[in-house]
Amino acid sequence: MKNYKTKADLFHILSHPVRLQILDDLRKRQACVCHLQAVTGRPQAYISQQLRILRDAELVIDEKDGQNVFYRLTCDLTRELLNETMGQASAPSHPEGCTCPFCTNEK
Amino acid sequence: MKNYKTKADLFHILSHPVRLQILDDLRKRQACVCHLQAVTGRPQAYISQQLRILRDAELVIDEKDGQNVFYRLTCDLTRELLNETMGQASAPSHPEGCTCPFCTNEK
DNA sequence: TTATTATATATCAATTTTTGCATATAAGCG
DNA sequence: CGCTTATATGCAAAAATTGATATATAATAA
Repeated sequence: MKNYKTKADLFHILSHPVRLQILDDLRKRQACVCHLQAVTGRPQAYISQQLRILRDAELVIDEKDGQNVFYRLTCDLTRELLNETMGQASAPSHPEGCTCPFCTNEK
Repeated sequence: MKNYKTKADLFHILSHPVRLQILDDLRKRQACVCHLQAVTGRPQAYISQQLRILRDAELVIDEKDGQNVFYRLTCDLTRELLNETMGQASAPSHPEGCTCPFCTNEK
């Protein structure tokens, strides 16, 4: 059945620890790549690749602002699935080593 | 983070069309292997393989009854995730070619 | 202004690991 | 024995991961 394939594809996107961590962070607030890099402790290229997958699946949307690119969640379904499995979102994070506007201004 | 891995693993189990179809059917009512075989149109060995994965992940539980083995959903989380993504469950199915008690008695 | 350097992000290529699915076979029950 | 279910094995296809490199914007020096 075609429908199961579509749903399975969605779950497949979610079936990855780092993507899940990225989405978990994004549901708190939009974030740039370097922020997500600091949050996850993964190399930049790796994050960009995961973001591409999320972007292609239309789970996130990107917006350029100066030299940063900010990502945020696209739809509510993702948010609800995260709530269902991981509970409510916590407060925005300020990881060590992130130089994004949010992290520098709020510290 | 260990936690994301655990959640990702759950999503991973769900990220497969046939497993999803099996779970979708099981949320209507418990079912034996031959029933799921008829519902999905897949060979028996294949269904057994997928059921094993679902069993190992503790998403379903099996109970032997004569020469049949009936499977049902273990937990509510699965049910809720299915509701979230695919809507409410429909009425139990009676696929062509299934000779299980439910299908023969109710037809 | 132009040239240069730094920073942020994206893409490409190569390799290893995992998955999907079929076939064959075994085991348990009536 | 016949029927239902489970397991083992093999292999092609797909995905994960890593490293190298490309692009774009901003900052700074000449």
